[in-house]
Amino acid sequence: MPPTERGHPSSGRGPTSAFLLAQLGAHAAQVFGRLVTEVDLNPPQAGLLRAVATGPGRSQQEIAKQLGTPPTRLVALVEDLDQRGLIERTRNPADRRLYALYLTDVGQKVLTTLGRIAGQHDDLLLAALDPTEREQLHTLLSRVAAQQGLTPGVHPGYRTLGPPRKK
Amino acid sequence: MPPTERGHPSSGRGPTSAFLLAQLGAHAAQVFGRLVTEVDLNPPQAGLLRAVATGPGRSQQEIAKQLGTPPTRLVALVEDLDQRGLIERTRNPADRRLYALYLTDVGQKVLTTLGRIAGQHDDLLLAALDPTEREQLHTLLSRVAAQQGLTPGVHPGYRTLGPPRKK
DNA sequence: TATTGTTATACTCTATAACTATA
DNA sequence: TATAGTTATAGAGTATAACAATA
Repeated sequence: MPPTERGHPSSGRGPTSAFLLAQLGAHAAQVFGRLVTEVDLNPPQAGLLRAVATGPGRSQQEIAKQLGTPPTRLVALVEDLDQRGLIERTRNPADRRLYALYLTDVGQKVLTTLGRIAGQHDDLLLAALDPTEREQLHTLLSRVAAQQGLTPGVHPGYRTLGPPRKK
Repeated sequence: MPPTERGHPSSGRGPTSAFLLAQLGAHAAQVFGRLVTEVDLNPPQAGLLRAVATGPGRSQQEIAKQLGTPPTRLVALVEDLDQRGLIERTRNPADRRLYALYLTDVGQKVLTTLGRIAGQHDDLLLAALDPTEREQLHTLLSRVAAQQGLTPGVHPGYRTLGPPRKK
């Protein structure tokens, strides 16, 4: 049996953990996209709702910075959530250029539902693991995420990418 | 201290494992996208190269089916890899509608480099974990991926999604 | 008539730049 | 002149439908 060409966990074949993460991550995102249709949101809208909740009263600029996205991208999202009564934007009287974003009562309810959906998401995805193993996995993933400098609760889908890749 | 609203690994706050998977997965994909620029490929091209390698001589239809993508999407990718001398397509003399795709020698070399890059990718992402923990993580992820029915080596980015989501 | 690969077209998503209104 | 939010525009990516060649 010839030596394997790279150091790998199973010291044999199969995908690397990094590939499994990418694969499972895309899968998880797709499943989540299906689940959130229950509250008639898409993933970016759900993320924005959470961002508003984590720091009520902030401006769109501040939220954009937290999410790592160009502020222009928020405009349509904010407007949509506003029209549907999930968030509220009030002009700051001191500086009338700024909006301050808050969750409405309906928005709060939807956020609670999102929490339940997150639990459902977890159960769907981790059906292969028993409680002890789930705990192990959660610990490992948390540590990896922290070391990689990922902002808790913020999906990299918001993060602006580098220069466009070559054709 | 009030009870938490959903069953969660850490039985307290913080993101679910499913969210961590989505977050880390998107991050991993971004990092991979950066790494493969070394061989002047983008992730879909790298995936196609691997797909061709796993079953040489197949038609574009067959590969499209494996990847779960519309065959039209392969046209541009195949053409690009062909023009750059990484793959070769020969008309099947028995049925001249079909192409049979093969890796060239150059393509083989690039594939080998991709293997090295995959190892590098793993090391970058799992810097937080020691060898034992990496092994644990790999085992857990493999089991979850298998239970979720994910095709080994095929990134869901190829998989055709459902109907477009509501605006 | 059915199938392989191709081309044409449309749509979604997102980034950049130009604009307005306030300061 | 600078900043918050908006609008306009352009580009990447991908899906669907129509097409040509071959069977």
